[in-house]
Amino acid sequence: MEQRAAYLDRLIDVSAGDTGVAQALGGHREWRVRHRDDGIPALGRNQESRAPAQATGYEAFTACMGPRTLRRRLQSGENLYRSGDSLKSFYAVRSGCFKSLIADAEGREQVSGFFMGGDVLGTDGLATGRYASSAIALEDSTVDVVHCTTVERAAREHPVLQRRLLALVASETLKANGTLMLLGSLRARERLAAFLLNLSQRLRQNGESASDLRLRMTRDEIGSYLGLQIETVSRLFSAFRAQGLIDVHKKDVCILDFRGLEKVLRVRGRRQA
Amino acid sequence: MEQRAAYLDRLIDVSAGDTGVAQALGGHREWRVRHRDDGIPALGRNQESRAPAQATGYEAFTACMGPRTLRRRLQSGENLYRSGDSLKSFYAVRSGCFKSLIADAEGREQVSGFFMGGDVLGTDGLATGRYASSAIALEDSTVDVVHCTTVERAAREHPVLQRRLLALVASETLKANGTLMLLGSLRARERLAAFLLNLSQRLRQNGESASDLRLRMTRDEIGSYLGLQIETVSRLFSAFRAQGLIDVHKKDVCILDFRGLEKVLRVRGRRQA
DNA sequence: CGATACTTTGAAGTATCTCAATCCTTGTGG
DNA sequence: CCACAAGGATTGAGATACTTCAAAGTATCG
Repeated sequence: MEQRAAYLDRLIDVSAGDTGVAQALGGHREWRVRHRDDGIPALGRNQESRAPAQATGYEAFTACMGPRTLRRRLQSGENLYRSGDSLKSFYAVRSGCFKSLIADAEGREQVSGFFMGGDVLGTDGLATGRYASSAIALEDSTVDVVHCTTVERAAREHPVLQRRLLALVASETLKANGTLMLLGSLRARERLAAFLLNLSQRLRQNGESASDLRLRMTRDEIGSYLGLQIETVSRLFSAFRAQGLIDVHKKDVCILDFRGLEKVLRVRGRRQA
Repeated sequence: MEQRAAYLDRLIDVSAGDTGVAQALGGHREWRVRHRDDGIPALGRNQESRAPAQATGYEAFTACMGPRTLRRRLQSGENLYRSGDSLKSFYAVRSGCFKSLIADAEGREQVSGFFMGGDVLGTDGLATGRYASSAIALEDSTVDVVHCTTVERAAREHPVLQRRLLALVASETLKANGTLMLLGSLRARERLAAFLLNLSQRLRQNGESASDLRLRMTRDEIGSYLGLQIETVSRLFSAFRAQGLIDVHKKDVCILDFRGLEKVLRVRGRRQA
């Protein structure tokens, strides 16, 4: 499941004329890129499917990486980092899947996100210099490790990278806000529908099937993420199957009716505002 | 309610030796500062009460501001910016109070946060170049306007500022994650208790009373933020009063029993994990 | 002073949780 | 190969926290 490696072949042309933060950050503008010839093998597909407006800033990291990028393999269940560890590196998920956990003062834990190929982990450590969440592999996984001083240096030297970095960090807020919306104003069935559609979309962006998903997380973890009990999640899976929206066998989910799932989101919102 | 102006008199000494991102970002290190003598009047108290570890990065902005900083006044209900507007500036709240609104594809809106003196608004625009949320004044308010090119330039020239900026943007994620925790694993009474305690703490950091709060937002807005109906919020206020935890008269809340409120958070969490 | 917006309280409904039992899958050791 | 344990998933039945609907109270403002 090696993916997104096409970005390794790219380096943003830092000599591009740049004047305003807003313009450059938008990603709406075409970046002038040049081929990178530093010995990094061109793994993976050469897909251009990822929409620029949706870019997570992954490129900003791969662009910083030297020819001998540190790579780390993790087994399922292994911690990539723990909440409270001091920030040393950022991690670009290369293969596999992670969950991030946050905890409150009383020790309650909650899944705050799932990270798959192309996602970047660790940026929340920038706020205080210590990671605010823990990242745990949900299956055997690989990450590219980028030391934060490397990023720091690259960002300082190349304004464009600085912007990409800021965009990346800010996009974490956006993601969190999306989840916030999920928890704050959707009911259980809407949350699960949104979750499945989101997952499907991200897999498609990674060049995988949008309809046949293999869930890497347990029902419990889905429930924690969606603010629901495990039984509720299970019941909803069954209900969706009964309605012909999906097909489920344990962790294998097949989306049969995209329109129907989207309709779950449209029909009957909790608050009418 | 002019506050936090003490920061205007400070400018981070950019010549300070800086080597690692982690160290500098933490805010745990003492910053070498020098007095700024550029004609900015020293308004407000000279309080040093804000804990360094809690710093939101407000200083990073005030430090970028030139002697003739643009200031903007807003009336209650006025939009500071709207979701979709292209990012032009960041805003440091000087006086007053704001709410931020996010909306999903179906048009459902939700309050995603409240911003008071010392908070910075607009950073979520960094992700795409357009604000992802709307900011609306809850009372007559004043903000310092910092054009993003100004910040960009300052960050590029002064590595320390760059870090502070990154820390600020990342801290938005932390805030959102906190809210996420609230919505995902706390029950209604716990959410309101957490909300009140958080508000109290922030007011204290601004040098205001920690026990006598004047809520700037309506029950509806609190409900939207906490993922609750307005009636539930109202009932909980009444319940807290009946228990002697607080005193409420409309928007005036007096916290009578901090220990009791904190106990609401400790006792009986929803999930035992 | 009436209109409007916000708040409070009650009563009934229901979505979701909680408790409990069963089932399935996988791995382990006899 | 089978028995058994352990972790996860499913399903049912009852409890309840929160919503929804409804009505009335109270500020605020032109």
